Amino acid sequence: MLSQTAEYALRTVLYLAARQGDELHRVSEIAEDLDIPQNYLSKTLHLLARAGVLTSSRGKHGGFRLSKPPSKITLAEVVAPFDGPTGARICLLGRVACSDKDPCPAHGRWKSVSNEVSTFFRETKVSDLLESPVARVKRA
Amino acid sequence: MLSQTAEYALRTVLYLAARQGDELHRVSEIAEDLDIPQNYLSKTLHLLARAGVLTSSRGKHGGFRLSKPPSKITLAEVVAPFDGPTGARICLLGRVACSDKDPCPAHGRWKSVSNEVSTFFRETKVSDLLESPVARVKRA
DNA sequence: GATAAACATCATACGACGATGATAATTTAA
DNA sequence: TTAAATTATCATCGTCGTATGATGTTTATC
Repeated sequence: MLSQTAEYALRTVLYLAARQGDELHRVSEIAEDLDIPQNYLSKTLHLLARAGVLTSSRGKHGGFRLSKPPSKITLAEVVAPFDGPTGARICLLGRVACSDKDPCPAHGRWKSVSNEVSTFFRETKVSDLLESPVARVKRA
Repeated sequence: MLSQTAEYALRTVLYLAARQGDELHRVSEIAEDLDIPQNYLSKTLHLLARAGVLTSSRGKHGGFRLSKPPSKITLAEVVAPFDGPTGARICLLGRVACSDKDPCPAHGRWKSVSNEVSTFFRETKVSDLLESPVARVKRA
């Protein structure tokens, strides 16, 4: 469903949100805890910072943190820089013009499903996923 | 949502279903009508035949046709050889073990959305998409 | 300043997907 | 039996996502 990169981004944002202070977290720390390739994550987080989701600090004692509270960050925001507008490409058959007025054969039935997906990403906040009992898992 | 190849497969199946006789249709004809690269479509349809969705005949006057009536073919069947079990990879965060008993942070909220997607592919029949646009959709 | 720690960036590589072109294999029909 | 039409298959290619390693740039501390 999500690209590998978007999944890395989302997992990192949840990781930071669960440690909610304003402290900076090093890429090396995040990469190790979440088992993600460090250099690749570095590039990914840089893009997330450019997108306004994270704030980065360079130099010794640098790192990344959320740029705003988890209740103000939607999943769509986190994922968009990598996967584009998730679920927004409505037409299942790839037609460029596919609308209620000019529908493809799948339009009527697919539309409602597609809408639910995009609504999920657009309306779910990072904070909504924190209440979960098992937010933090350290892997072996 | 679907890979390009899966989309080709689905469009071809709908094309054949709309011309529902038992007549064979040449790849060259389908490729031109649907604007799909011919050689690539050839490989794709071959796989669809191996999957039991189509029947192929070689030689002069050969071609492809559906191997069973459109009401017996689900979208999941058409798409599976290319995209795998659609929507079945439930965990949004890519965890291999993610279940009701051992849920990731997104599990609770993502599960219902994910289920709707996979249900759509599993239960929608090719024939459901033939009764053109805006037929009644029974969803609540 | 000098050094070390951290993010930023560059170059490269690998595989999968999408695509193209050529050739083989099969069947029909003259 | 030969020719033509058609699917089946093979070889190759370009692009993109993912990943690795090395190098640059910034900052804190001594």
